[in-house]
Amino acid sequence: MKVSKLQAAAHRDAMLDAAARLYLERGLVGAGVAEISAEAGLTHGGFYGHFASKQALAAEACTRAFQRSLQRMIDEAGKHHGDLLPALRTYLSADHRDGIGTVCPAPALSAEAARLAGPVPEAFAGGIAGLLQQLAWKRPGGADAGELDETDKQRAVETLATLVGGIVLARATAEAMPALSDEILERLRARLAQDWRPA
Amino acid sequence: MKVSKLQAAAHRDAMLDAAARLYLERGLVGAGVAEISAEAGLTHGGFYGHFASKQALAAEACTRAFQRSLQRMIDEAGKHHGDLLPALRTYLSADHRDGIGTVCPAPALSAEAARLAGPVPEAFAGGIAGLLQQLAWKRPGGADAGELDETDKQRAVETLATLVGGIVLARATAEAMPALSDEILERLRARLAQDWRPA
DNA sequence: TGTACATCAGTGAACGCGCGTTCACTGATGTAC
DNA sequence: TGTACATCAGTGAACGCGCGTTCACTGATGTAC
Repeated sequence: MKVSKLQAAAHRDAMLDAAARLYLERGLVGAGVAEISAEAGLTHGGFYGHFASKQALAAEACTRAFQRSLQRMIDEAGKHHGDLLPALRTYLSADHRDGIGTVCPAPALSAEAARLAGPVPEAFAGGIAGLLQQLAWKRPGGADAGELDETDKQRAVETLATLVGGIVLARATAEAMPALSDEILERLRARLAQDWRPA
Repeated sequence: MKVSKLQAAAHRDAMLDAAARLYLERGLVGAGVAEISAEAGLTHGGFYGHFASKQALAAEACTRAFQRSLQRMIDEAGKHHGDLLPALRTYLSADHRDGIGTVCPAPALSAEAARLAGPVPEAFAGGIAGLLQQLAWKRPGGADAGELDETDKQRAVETLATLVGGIVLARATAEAMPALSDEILERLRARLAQDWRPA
């Protein structure tokens, strides 16, 4: 049956939320259109009224997930006088590894996205560029860069690689070697604490 | 038709090689049993005479791919008086990002493996632990550690996270933002050159 | 060494299943009068 | 404001397809004599 335009927009939004959650949990291939629709409280038949294809949904859902992950970092830095380090420690926490709370698409879905063509890898390139921008504008100690210099850009890339590589490695070892998984996170938190120590 | 035991062993080996290559290219879900069998010059019907399941094949193929990636590092270090840095630079090269030459399973398949249970994540934990061991035993300048100290272990974890995170990020941005992808690799090579500079 | 035959590696058709996508239909919405 | 009706968001069955896995069969291997 038809539904008000406001309701329809809410349905579309619920699909995006469900998609973001399920994709991050199970991968882009692992979560299907029917399951995502059901999670949003709908049947799969109406799907193509909202999205052109599964890939179009995936791209939008990933963009949203990147924005949330980025926003979470900004918010957490805001709570610490602009200091980014606490947010970086949260990123490299056991909770983030275990999928509790806001989860970043970069370590979870980048490898899968890189094998696709079209809107999904576009969304990932944009999301990663956005994260790098945000990291670059923050300086150790809580100050914002007035203008980006080489050091800011270099530190941003090093930090993001450590974050993403760290979560990837910690997740891959979490079940079979939990002590190693914890050790990886702890050592990388220590490294970032050093890299982000005020001069 | 039946085939000699030697031939059968060669077929099994060819299946593992084909599986390793196709999994690294297309992901564990993206490469099917029939396609892998065909790539090895066989039909898919005989598959379960060699492997208990697709996951069993995947676990063995990933273990093999980890060993090859590790061996490649050892070989390249051997060509430079034990210095690991050239091998690390190769790992963070455009060729490795683009899948040319020996490809490491860690950045390509870890996220997918982490969502599974059973032999595949076991293989990944073992593969990652092996890489960390190898990195820890090497010291900047080409010397081997007689006994591992904290610094060796810390540097190993930092380095592997940078390698894996770097390839993941470079691949995710390669199509849509090739300049950024190259910049990521270049900056991380510079970082590792610093971390592995002889004291 | 030669022969007869049990073994078993590999073949190809078939299975059940879940996927992304399509479509005829339903009935509440929202507009034209 | 009230009514008649065109619109269209959502439903659920159906589609073609590829997947992992199974199985009856084939015929070369390799062993027992």
